[in-house]
Amino acid sequence: MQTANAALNSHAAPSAALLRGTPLARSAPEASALGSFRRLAKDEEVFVEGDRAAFFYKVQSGAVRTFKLLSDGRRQIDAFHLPGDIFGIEPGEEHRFSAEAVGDATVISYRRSNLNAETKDAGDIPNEMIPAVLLSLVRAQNHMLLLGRKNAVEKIASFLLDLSGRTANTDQIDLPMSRTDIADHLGLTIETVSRSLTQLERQGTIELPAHRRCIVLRNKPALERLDM
Amino acid sequence: MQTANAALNSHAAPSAALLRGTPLARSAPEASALGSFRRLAKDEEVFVEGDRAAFFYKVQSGAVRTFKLLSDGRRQIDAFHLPGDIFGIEPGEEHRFSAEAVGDATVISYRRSNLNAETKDAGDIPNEMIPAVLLSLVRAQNHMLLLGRKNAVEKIASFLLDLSGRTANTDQIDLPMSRTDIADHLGLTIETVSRSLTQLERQGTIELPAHRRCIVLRNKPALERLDM
DNA sequence: CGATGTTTTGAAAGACTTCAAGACAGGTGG
DNA sequence: CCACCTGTCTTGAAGTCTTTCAAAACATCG
Repeated sequence: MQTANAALNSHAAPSAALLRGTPLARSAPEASALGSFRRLAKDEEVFVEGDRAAFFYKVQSGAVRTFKLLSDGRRQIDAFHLPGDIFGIEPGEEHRFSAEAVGDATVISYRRSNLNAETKDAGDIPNEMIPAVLLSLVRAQNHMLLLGRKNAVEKIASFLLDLSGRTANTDQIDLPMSRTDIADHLGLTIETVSRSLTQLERQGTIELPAHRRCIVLRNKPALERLDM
Repeated sequence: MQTANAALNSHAAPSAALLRGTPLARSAPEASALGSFRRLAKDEEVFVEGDRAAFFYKVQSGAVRTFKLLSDGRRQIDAFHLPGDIFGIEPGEEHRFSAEAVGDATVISYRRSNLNAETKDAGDIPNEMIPAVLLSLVRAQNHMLLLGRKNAVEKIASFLLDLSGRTANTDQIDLPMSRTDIADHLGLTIETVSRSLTQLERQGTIELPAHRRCIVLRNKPALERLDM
């Protein structure tokens, strides 16, 4: 079970500017000064549910998925973390998720205990990390609505819009993750993801080029109507 | 749209002890010193999505539901808040949920701006409120697994165990909420909730007395096996 | 004891999943 | 440069679970 953290050799405190900005602003990747790099191969573990939460992380390149498993292997990916995103902050001593690289990725790890002790509060979460926690919460709350009350096509539409807003300036999305990952994020099966994408393509809302990891948004208003 | 907040006349700062304790500890209801009371009738609104988040709240008696709606009326109840629970804390200026009393209830409202200014951090969330935010996050994350990957009976089992852990010392649960509320919390329909309860009763895992708002847990280990 | 709102149950329909096969892209080696 | 291999993605058909529509049962309360 213990794996990932052993590979870390971080000993520096993170920059105070780590999480500056508006509550929901993502700090830019280049703003991360101190902390140790870690290069991850596709599907490599960063930490496993139950590990001691000695570090938290910021994605520098690639993408990371955090997820929980049921005993029979069913998986729920609570979030994909893109460059600039922070993940692995825990209220308690242990990680309550597992984290893996979606594709090849690099992350910066920060030793939790190295943060200024006096900035710590009752929750044992330093002030600088609170915006990241709040962002997680907002996303989790929106995602509950998606998981509980949207149908397959609506889930896909919301997902594409979210990803588009977080990554692309254009209407072209380069998916870092597989259909299986998308399915486990949206509470669907891989086949339903595929069929929903096909359906959106047939009605001209999106375009699915030959390269399967790419999706072009052809009719954003139509997607937005599905997202309300 | 604007409604609830107008009825408030709070002007006192909340106790510093408002949120003392371990990160996930719920502060006891009686620990809430300052802040103004508000008595709520069944289904009465506390605030509506989009309202200015001038206050946050602590439940003193009864229960409160917070929820989001899709444009066609589909509802996702993200959480039920029981005595001692805090709700309505927002990262931004607006409430991102609506809140209503499940049955008759009383809450204490705290004016957000009255908190010590110097304790505020980048996220505009005072330190004292962080444990409540963290608790919300943990619950939201667990709930995503439930919504995305559990079947109806498993959802009900998890829900009953959660409620049992939060309210009862006995194996008897007095539900504050209707089947409709449960359905909208678990991403099911009222009929499926009812059928799942019946199924659990038939296999002897729970008991459903004539008083429909009461459920007796007859076989907690069986429920826990469904919850893994 | 009847009126009302809630909950349960039944039957049919629908959405999504499962199982299975086929299509395709990208990489490897000839 | 092409054939083949491999992993991923798509599509089809059948099955399952949940929803929808409808009605009956039940508790609560005046």
